[in-house]
Order: sequence, then C-alpha cells, then structure tokens
Amino acid sequence: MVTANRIAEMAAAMGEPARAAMLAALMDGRAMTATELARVAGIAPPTASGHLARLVAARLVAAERHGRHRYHRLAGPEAARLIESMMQMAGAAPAPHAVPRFGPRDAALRQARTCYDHLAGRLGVGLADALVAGGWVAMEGEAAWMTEAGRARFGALGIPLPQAARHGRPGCRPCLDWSERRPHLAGRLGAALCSHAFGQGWVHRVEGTRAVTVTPKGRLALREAFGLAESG
Amino acid sequence: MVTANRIAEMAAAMGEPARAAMLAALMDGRAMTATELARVAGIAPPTASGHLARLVAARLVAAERHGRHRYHRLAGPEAARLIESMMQMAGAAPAPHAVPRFGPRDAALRQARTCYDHLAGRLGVGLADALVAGGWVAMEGEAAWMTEAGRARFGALGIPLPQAARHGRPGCRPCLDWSERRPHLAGRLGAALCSHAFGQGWVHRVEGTRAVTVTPKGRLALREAFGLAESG
DNA sequence: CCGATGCTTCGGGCCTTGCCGAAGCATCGG
DNA sequence: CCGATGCTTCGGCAAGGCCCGAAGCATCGG
Repeated sequence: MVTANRIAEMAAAMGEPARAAMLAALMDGRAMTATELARVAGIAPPTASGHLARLVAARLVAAERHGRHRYHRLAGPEAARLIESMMQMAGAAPAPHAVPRFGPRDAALRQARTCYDHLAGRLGVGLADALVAGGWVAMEGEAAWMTEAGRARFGALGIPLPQAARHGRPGCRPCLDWSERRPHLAGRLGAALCSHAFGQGWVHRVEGTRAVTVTPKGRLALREAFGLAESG
Repeated sequence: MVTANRIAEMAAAMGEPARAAMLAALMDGRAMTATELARVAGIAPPTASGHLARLVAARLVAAERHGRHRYHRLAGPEAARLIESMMQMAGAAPAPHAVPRFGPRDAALRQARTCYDHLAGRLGVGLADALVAGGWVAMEGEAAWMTEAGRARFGALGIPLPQAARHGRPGCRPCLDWSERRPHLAGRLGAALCSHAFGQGWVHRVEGTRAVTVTPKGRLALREAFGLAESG
C-alpha cells in the first residue's frame, strides 16, 4: 500500500504537460537553468520554479547552485531510464523530441547527439552496429552483453570496463534511438564509450545543444578501433 | 511537444494513490472486476468506475465484459513493464505488494505466485537460479539470454521458444522479485515456462489469488528437467 | 416477470493544483 | 556601492479532479 503511494507521487510529478516537457528536455543528460526550462515548457519562471521544486521532491531531478544560476539535471540513470520507458510507451516521437525555437538543428541532432550519458543518432546506432558486427557486443531484443573478446579489446583501448553483473546499473543495454528507431548502446558501457570519445577528442559538443560532431581524428579512430565505416 | 503531452497523460493516470493501487493489484496479470478493484483501492464503486475509465483511456488497462461483470487487466506487457519500473524506482516494497484484507496468504504468496504472466516467489527465483546453474540461460545485470544449449533443451521439452530478437517483446529478461529481492525470469520465455507449467499440471493456482502451488508431479518434473532441488 | 447484483452516470461539495504578476533575496558586474 | 540578472515566495484567481450518495441501465437467477 505504501508502495502504491510512492508510485503515485512519482507518477503525479511526471503527470503534467509542463513537467513532462521539462523532463524530456533534460533527457540528454545536460543540466539546465530554471529559466531555460521555463522557456522549454512555455510557462513563466515562477511557475517553473514550483514545478522544479516538485520534481526535486519526487527525486526525479537534482538541482545544484552555481552562482546565481541553479542547474537542474535528471536525478540519475534510473530516472532517465524511467522516463525513457514512458517515452517509448508514449509511442516514440515522430520528431526527435524537439528543442523548441533554437532553430533548425535537427539535421545535426539526427546525425549525432548525446542521450543522457551515451551517444545517439546515426553515430550512436552506427557504433552499436559496428560493435555487434565486430563481435565486441551481442544484442538480442532488450538484452545486450559484452563478449569475452569485446571485454578484452575494450580494456586494451583503455576504456574502463563495467564489472560483470554489478548490482546497480546494467553494464550494457540497448536503448531505442528516437530518430533512428533502432538501438544504440547505453548502460555503463555506453557511458564509458561516450566519455572516452569526448576525452580522446573524437567528438566535440556543439555549444549550447546536445548535438555532437565527430572530429577528423575521431573519424579515423572510430574506423581503426571499431571498423565504423562512416561517422559523419 | 506532443510526446510530452502523451507522457503526461499516462503519468497522470498513474499519479493518484487509488489508481496506483489498482495497477499494482493488476500486476499479477489476472483480471479483476471493478468492484474488486474498488475494494483494493479502498474507495466506493462509482469512484473506482471513474478511475478505471481513465486508466482505459490512457491505454494502461484493458476492459472486457463478461455478462454483468467487467473484467480489467493490464493493457499488455509494455504496461506491466512500465509499472514494474516505477515500482522498482519507488524502492521495492518491504512487503510483497499486499492483497489487502483477504487474510494471511503471505506465506503462500512468498512461496510461489504469478507475476503478470510468469512465475515468481521462491519458486520463480529458484527456477531462474537452476536455469542459470544448468547453463540454460545466462544473466548479467538487467540482461538475460538463452544459451544455445538452453534453446535446444527447451525445444526438446516441447516449450515453444521465442525466436531470437523478434522486434516487440524481449525473449528473455530478468525481473526483480518483490519478495525475494532477486531476479526471476520474465519476458516471452518466462511466460512460456509459466504456461507450460500450468499446462503440464506442474502447478495449480490457489483459487481466487495469484498464489500457486506445486503439485507432486510438478516437483518431480522440475527436478528432472531443470535440476531444481526444492520447489515447495 | 421481478428482485438482486454489478456497474455507470449524474449532481454537488471540497480540496488541490496550475497559473500569473508583484515583490523579495541573492549574486554578479561594473 | 548600485543596477541588472536569476530565482523564489506570496497572494489570488480559476480550473480541474477526487469523492460520495442517489438514481439509472443492464444482466442474471428464479
């Protein structure tokens, strides 16, 4: 009974168009200020402030002060996962959940972007395909796992590996790509790959968006390391 | 933007204690009448009727008339999956989400029950353990898959097998058991095993509950087929 | 055909919640 | 030190939602 109440609390926090829009906007894993989120949701700052307080209370969103700004991000991978399930069941968006008004960045977003903490778009899907084709990773339905060979080769590249079956977050799982409608790689492995790609200068973020571009160096590295033919 | 609204609609449908309690009660996959659900949620029948209409509108619940009764069940595996995610994030229930007032059936429920369309409780967890130990199935984190050997042996037992990587539902996935706090087997394989167990007379449902008992025949068969030592 | 049963619709009371503008705090930049 | 900026709190309004009892439909059992 108590569990039903907690469910209701969380669900109610998501169950309002303005808050749902905010959560969707946070799904790329970046943090946003209250004012930005107000604009995204199409409401006045005071209203947004109230909504955000409620999302924080429901532990779906975490907030952090930096000077006179307050940055909001999803509370964690579980929250992202939950919202992702909802989006999927909501019938995946026809357009890749729009960033309103910021102009026609759709092409760039479709090509490559971050999805919470891993890579998505054609780049993410292509990378996942290459990893499966190369025998690094196997996928079946909603399951994915590293092969033994993959584990060894990721290690050799200096990519920190999720230990097998640690209790919390799955090491490796497929995540349905909004724009491509095919799976890319999420979970701890997806996050590790993404941060490695940033760290090595394979990709750069397009300032102020969640789009990323592949550098020439990255294009080369992705082909050499994973056999990824075209990466944008 | 439209996607945020649909999310909000679904979430709002879940975001009310009475409705959340109803959904939780439906999580074993059986259908319940409106009056039963009213009692579960602790509200009057007219109120429940309104709630159920809303859940149906949100496509979380499906209803079906049988004579003067109207049976409600979860709309499908995706809905079950979604609610399960919420429960998990809600911090798995201390008690196995209670069937109120129907008396002290907890012991039986903990021992063996259905969870949506597959087996749960000590029986379900033990079966999953045995399948992993016997090399039928492998599990890692939130991923699970049939081994080649397992696929062949399930087929030999006459259990209809999910084809690899069909698009909709995952063939095989772990599902955190409420009472045991360890995974049992869900997905299409879990459902196939469960219906096989009922069909072969390995288990019987305890009338009017979601508890099941293992028959002597079932105990024998489970040991012989899967090496499951004690099955209640 | 008639009463009992299951469910829904209707009407109305009550409370919650969304929304905004104005005003109050804090921080930054000069 | 002062104005601009980001955010929150406050007050008030309006809409929507939850809840119930009474009454209306349908179905079942005799």
